Order: sequence, then structure tokens, then C-alpha cells
Amino acid sequence: MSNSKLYKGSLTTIILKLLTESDKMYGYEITQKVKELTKGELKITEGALYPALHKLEAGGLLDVEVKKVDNRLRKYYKLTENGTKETASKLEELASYIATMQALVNPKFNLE
Amino acid sequence: MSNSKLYKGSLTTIILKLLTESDKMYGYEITQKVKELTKGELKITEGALYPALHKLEAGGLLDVEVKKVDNRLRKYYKLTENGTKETASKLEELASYIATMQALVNPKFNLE
DNA sequence: TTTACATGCATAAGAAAATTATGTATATTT
DNA sequence: AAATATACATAATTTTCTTATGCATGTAAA
Repeated sequence: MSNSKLYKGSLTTIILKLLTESDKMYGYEITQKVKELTKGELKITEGALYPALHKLEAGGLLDVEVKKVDNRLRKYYKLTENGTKETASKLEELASYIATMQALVNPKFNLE
Repeated sequence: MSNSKLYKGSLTTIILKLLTESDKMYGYEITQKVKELTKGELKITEGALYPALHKLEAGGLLDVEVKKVDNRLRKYYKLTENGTKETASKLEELASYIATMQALVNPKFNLE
């Protein structure tokens, strides 16, 4: 992660969401995808990414498959069934967070 | 703070923003105002709030004025000139964060 | 009447999640 | 040959929060 402190806490949500779209991804690929989607605004550091992936795996949300491509190791991660459920929950939390912050910061947005 | 991990990093922004609207506020008042504005969804804990206020004061973004009301102490905080500038910057960061997260999570929102 | 809840401040211990700094290794580009 | 890109990983430190605790006054409920 980088730049704004606000990104703290959202890395897991980002990883899970990307995996709902791509079936399986490896770590480096995730960093590149995020950089591309955010026009370089968000750069995920390895020090944040790899521990996060390991934790998601340990928690049963991701499965791993190691492959050797071009003589280099890749660890492909994919969502488990439980991971898919958790992703939906995380995305709801994010939507809720955004709505709450807009209500706080912008009087035009009122919570129902 | 409470509930979602996503609130990490946004407490300072919330405090500063509220102070642009209310001229001066004291700690307990801030907790109640946030609870009210978010329909109870976000509860700021004292363990997070008071250190945050002290840090903002130490950083020159807030000024303090102690008053005794109903035989109880209140520490009223207000934005300094520098605090007002920093608030604008923090609010831009928040808007940027929201736009970025929506681009990541919702393909309909694309960054320009 | 005393017990709970509300108001008002504060700090300390610990957890969570990042940053920064390294380390290893191979492949490609300059 | 050196720099950059690809690909993983961990350790030390920092930031920011939660949880727990402490003090003090005022009011409502049992």
C-alpha cells in the first residue's frame, strides 16, 4: 500500500475482490493489476501483500497452487467457497463505510 | 472507532471535518455527533479519540481552550489556520480514496 | 439509597496492519 | 556489465486502533 493512510485495512478487500474477477492470480500479478486499475495511485508493497495472502490462506479463504513458469516460481491463489462468501461480506462493509464517510463529510448524503 | 477495519486512518479526517462545521467542539461532543450522524454505526472510542486530539494539537492543527461547565471540565478544540488547510487536503485524500476504491471494486466507476 | 448510566477527561497494554529494509533468485533490457 | 523487471519472503519498526482501566461529577432508576 502507499500514499494515503486511508488504505489501511482495505488490502484484504482489494485482494478478494480481484480474485472474484480473475479466477486465480499470483502475488506479483495482483500488484500490477492494482497499479493499472488505479492509474498508479495505489502501489501495494510486498511487505503488506505476502503476509496478507498467507493470512487469507491460513484462514481458509484462499487456496494455493504453485507453478513454475519461465523457470520462475509463481503461487497462484484462488477463492475457496468460504472465501467467496467472505468477499461478499467485505464488499458490503466497504460500501457501508463509503456511505458512512460521505454522510459525515458531505451533508448531501444522508444515511437512511 | 469500532466495527469495520476500514475506518482505520479516517479518524483524523472525521475530527477535522466536524470542526469546520462547528467552530469549536469538545471530545465527548465529537463522539456523540459522530454517533448521531452515522445512526450509531460508528462509535469513536475514547482510547482512539483523545490521543488523536492530542496529536492534532501537538501538530499545530488544533488549539485548545479549557472550560468548566456544570462543574465538569471540557476541552474545547478549534482549527488553527494551518489546521484548516490540512483539513482541505485530508478531504481531498478521502475523496480520492473513495474514487479509487470504487474503481477497484465496481467496474462502472473508472478513474480519469 | 445505592446502583446504574451519562458526562467528561486520560493513559497503558496489546493487537492489527501497514512501511521500510533486506534477502534470494532468474530473466530481460540497456 | 549494470540496471530493471519478475517473483517470492521475512524481520524490525511504526502507526493506529481496541480493550481495559482509572478518576470525577451528575442524574435517573430500582
